[in-house]
Amino acid sequence: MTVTRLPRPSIRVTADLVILTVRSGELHVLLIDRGNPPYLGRPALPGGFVRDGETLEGAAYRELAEETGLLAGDITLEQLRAYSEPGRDPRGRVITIAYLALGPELPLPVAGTDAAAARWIPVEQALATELAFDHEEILRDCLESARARLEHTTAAATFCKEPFTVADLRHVYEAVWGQRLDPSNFRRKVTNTAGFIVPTGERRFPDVGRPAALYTRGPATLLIPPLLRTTTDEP
Amino acid sequence: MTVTRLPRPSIRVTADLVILTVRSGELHVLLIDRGNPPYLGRPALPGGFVRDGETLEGAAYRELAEETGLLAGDITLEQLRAYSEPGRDPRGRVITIAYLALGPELPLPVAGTDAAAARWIPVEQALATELAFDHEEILRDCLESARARLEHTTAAATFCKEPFTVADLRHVYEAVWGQRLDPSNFRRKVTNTAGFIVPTGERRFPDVGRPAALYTRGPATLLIPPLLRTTTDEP
DNA sequence: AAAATAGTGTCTCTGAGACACTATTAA
DNA sequence: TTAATAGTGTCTCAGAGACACTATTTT
Repeated sequence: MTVTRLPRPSIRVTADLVILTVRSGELHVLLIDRGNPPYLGRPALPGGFVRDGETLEGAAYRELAEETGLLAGDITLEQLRAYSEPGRDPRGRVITIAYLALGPELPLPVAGTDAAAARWIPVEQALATELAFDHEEILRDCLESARARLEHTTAAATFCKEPFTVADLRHVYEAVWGQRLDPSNFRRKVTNTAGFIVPTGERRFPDVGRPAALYTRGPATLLIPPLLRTTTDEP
Repeated sequence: MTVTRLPRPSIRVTADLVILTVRSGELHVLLIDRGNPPYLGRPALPGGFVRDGETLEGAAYRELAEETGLLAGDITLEQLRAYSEPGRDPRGRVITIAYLALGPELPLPVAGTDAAAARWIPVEQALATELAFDHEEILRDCLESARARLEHTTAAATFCKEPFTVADLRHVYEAVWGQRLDPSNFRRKVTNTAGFIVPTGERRFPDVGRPAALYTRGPATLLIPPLLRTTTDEP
């Protein structure tokens, strides 16, 4: 037997992005308005087809740069999962792999090739909107993944523009989890976790009130023991 | 503007399976010997191309049935992640989505279409072998995922043929984690976690020693609080 | 009785939650 | 001084690890 040839390829693959940030204490997601059919004009997650010779990660970072101008060094994308329902794209068979990014207050989005408009939308509002394709499901899955990630990793700090205060970091948790945290227990937790945050020695002076110590992200990536939400079940 | 047509599809997609089980106290993975080029005769993970009109999950369960005779009701497959390096398959552009399954002592594997031989291999041995494609990387990722899953879910019980004893369940943790656990603390943990295991009222009589109470899997899927390994970091 | 395995009790230490209290700034 | 925000201290409780001890079976 000689070299086996593959049957003619029949599936297209996209990498779609769920880019989350916290703005004014509220969790936002980057959405575009679709500039082409199908779902012309509908809000959707940014993303696009994987090209020949390109990895999924490569495609995801390329889309990220096109939509936001952010480069791979600025932010980390994490693969979430694949969506493969045969009817999910009316143009034909398309499988999508979703990528999750968590960022600090990001530069204003740049309208990309396929995007009539790219903008930050509060996630609650985005979930109440009719999104293109199955993007609502993708967004929900990524949200839950992001929430879980805060429990076990130091990812919350990537939401903060450096330098940041302990309260800034706490506000991230509160925005992502939609839950108030005890300031004093939160401080104890993050300051006792080696490598989570490192003090700069500087302070930030608010309009009123005691100034707060400033920190930068530390080298730790895992939170051991975890910092758990109180109320959640995920199956 | 009318309906946009997609450029000609250029990517093939496979669903590959990492099926784990515990046999004689050791973690095993199901491998096949490839019956076709490339990598003819090399051990590999079972898997195959996704067909038209089929979801990834559908393809994964179809492959599972072909290799082991197990049906969707018998075992749960969980999507892990996608592998997309352009050069990973010499036949052309192939993206693979890996699925993880945890099962009790499974029926002897059935040699499938593409498989010259399917058999259980201890994972340590499998990792020391030259596997086809990038299957070693996939196997390592799935292993770490399985280990982490035991910490936060009741998945370990799916490794046990019902009914099982507390010691049986502990042996699963010990095999998957490669780590001894204190029998008495382990018992306290699993019996105090509501819905993890439910007593049948029956007992099993070993060749020698006190008989052990028998249990079946309970309705809980999450372990709250988690049952953590002592020594592990995962980035 | 001895060997073997199952199962209980208990001590200690860590860390989370609740929350009272102190500190430092601007107005 | 007051308002506002940052930060500390402390009490209690849940749960993990260590490990001594008891229970029930076969030989």
